[in-house]
Order: sequence, then structure tokens, then C-alpha cells
Amino acid sequence: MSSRINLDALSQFEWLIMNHVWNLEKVSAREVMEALPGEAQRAYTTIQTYMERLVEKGYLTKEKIGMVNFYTSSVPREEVVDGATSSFIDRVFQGSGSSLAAYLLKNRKLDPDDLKKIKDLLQEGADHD
Amino acid sequence: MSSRINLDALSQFEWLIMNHVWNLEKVSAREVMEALPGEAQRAYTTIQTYMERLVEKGYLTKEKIGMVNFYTSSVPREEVVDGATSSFIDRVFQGSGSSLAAYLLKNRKLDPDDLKKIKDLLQEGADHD
DNA sequence: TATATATTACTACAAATGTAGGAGAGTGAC
DNA sequence: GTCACTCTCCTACATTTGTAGTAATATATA
Repeated sequence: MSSRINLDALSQFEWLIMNHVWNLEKVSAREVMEALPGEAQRAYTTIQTYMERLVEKGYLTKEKIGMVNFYTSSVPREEVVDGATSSFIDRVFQGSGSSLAAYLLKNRKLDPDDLKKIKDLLQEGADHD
Repeated sequence: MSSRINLDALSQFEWLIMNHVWNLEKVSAREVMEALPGEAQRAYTTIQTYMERLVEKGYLTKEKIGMVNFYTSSVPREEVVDGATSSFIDRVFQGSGSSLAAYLLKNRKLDPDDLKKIKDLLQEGADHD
């Protein structure tokens, strides 16, 4: 039983927080709070509550240093992104990853650099086929 | 003020239902219920509750024919997919649609047909640049 | 017509989510 | 040592989501 309890999906706001944790590696509630953009400002204790719940859910690890709790991700971002993307594709594109890809290319105006990057990726793919 | 009340996001299960509504155009709760795959089976009244809530949220329109309520989507699928995708990209790929695109090409094994389609799309795009 | 069945409308309730206040304990400045 | 801060821990409460039962009503059928 190496691994993890069934991770519930993250809510919108939990993503905001987790993104900061992943970006900053090891953070206190206050740091997260200060990093939040204007629309996402919340009371300090609200942030605390979120962090605690993320610990309960198994996403974060808490370590007390002095008087302050610091939190670190206990799940690699890639893994969570992966799960979220699969679930998104199932829900919204009824399981078809290629539909999503097509949708992105058609409807999101990716700028030329992006398109270039994507073409390169496709090249690579083609090469080892 | 032509349009809509701030549509709350759809939950997992609501997507399941909406997908059926969009696919079938005009459905009763029973029809939706029967279309649900095994893992998604729920009591009949549960489906009813979902449909009612979707009406309240502004996603469905209800029309009573005889004794039975029929539901039709009141929002085009494209619009909802669009909103959900933007929000997903914001949350999970921190606003970068091209990251998502790159992720899909790298990590989802799209089959050759899919790749072909995508390349064609890119061609088109390139053509009118 | 009496009975079984299907459907609606209403109600209910637990869990999850969003949001935050208050009590009590450290800590730094005076 | 006392005051002002700050942080944790605990508690609270409204809203949304997941899930479904029940009463009343219409309908089909024996």
C-alpha cells in the first residue's frame, strides 16, 4: 500500500493555492495569502482552512517551524494535472483528447510562437514513428 | 442585457446529463436515466432533481407535454464547452492554452489519425497567415 | 371501476465547499 | 513585565452538491 488515498478533485480555489505551493515549494499560509491576486483575496483564516483541508485530502504536508506552519506539496504537480486533464476530457469532450486538441487549435488563438512550438512537437512525434 | 445569468459551473454529474441533453435534443428524466452508463446509475428522482436544478441554473428549459416534463438545453454546447475550457486552462495550466496543447501532444497518445487531423488544422492556420 | 404503475412536486438530509471569527499562546518592542 | 501583534487551533455557519423518499395525481389495465 505504497500510495495514496483516492484524491478528491481540487476545487477552483484549491487549485489557486496548490499552484502557489508548487511554484514556491514550501510556504506558510501568510505567504500564500499574499501571493493571491486581488479577486482572490480572502481572510487569513480562510486560507488557513483551505491549507488544512488540503492536508486532510493528502495534497499537502505540514511542518511546524517555530510557531509557524509550512506546507509542502505531497503530490507531484504532473500527477494532479494529469488526473484533472483526464477527468476534464471525459466530462467536457466525452473522452476524446483529440477533440480537445482540435478545439484548442481551432478556437484558441495561439500566437505564432506557440504554433511553432506545437509544430516542432508534432515533428518529433512523426520522427520516431 | 441580452444574455444570461452568471452560469455556475457544471458539476461532474451535471455534465453527464447535459451531454445527453445536447446529444438527444429533447429528453425526459426517464430517458436521461436510461441513457446513463452503469457506474452513473442513480435513482429516478435523483435525476429529476438534477434536471430541476439545471433549469434553475439556466441551463435547461422545461416543457410539460401531457404529464411528462421534457427538457431542452437553453445554452449552446459550444458556449459551455468554451467557458469550461477557459476556466480549466486558467486553473490547471495557469492561463496558458498553449501549455495545454503541448501537454496533449506530448502526453496523450493521440493516434495517427488524430495527429493527421491536427496537422491539417495547423496547415490551414499557417495558410492564412 | 378498482388496481397497479409512472410521473411530478415537494421535502429531507448528509457531505463538501466557501468563508471567517474567537480564544489562547508566542514574540518583539518598550 | 506589559502591550500589541501574529499565529495556530477550534468552531461555526451558509450554500451547493449528491442522493433519494413520499404524497398526490394521472394513466393504463384487468
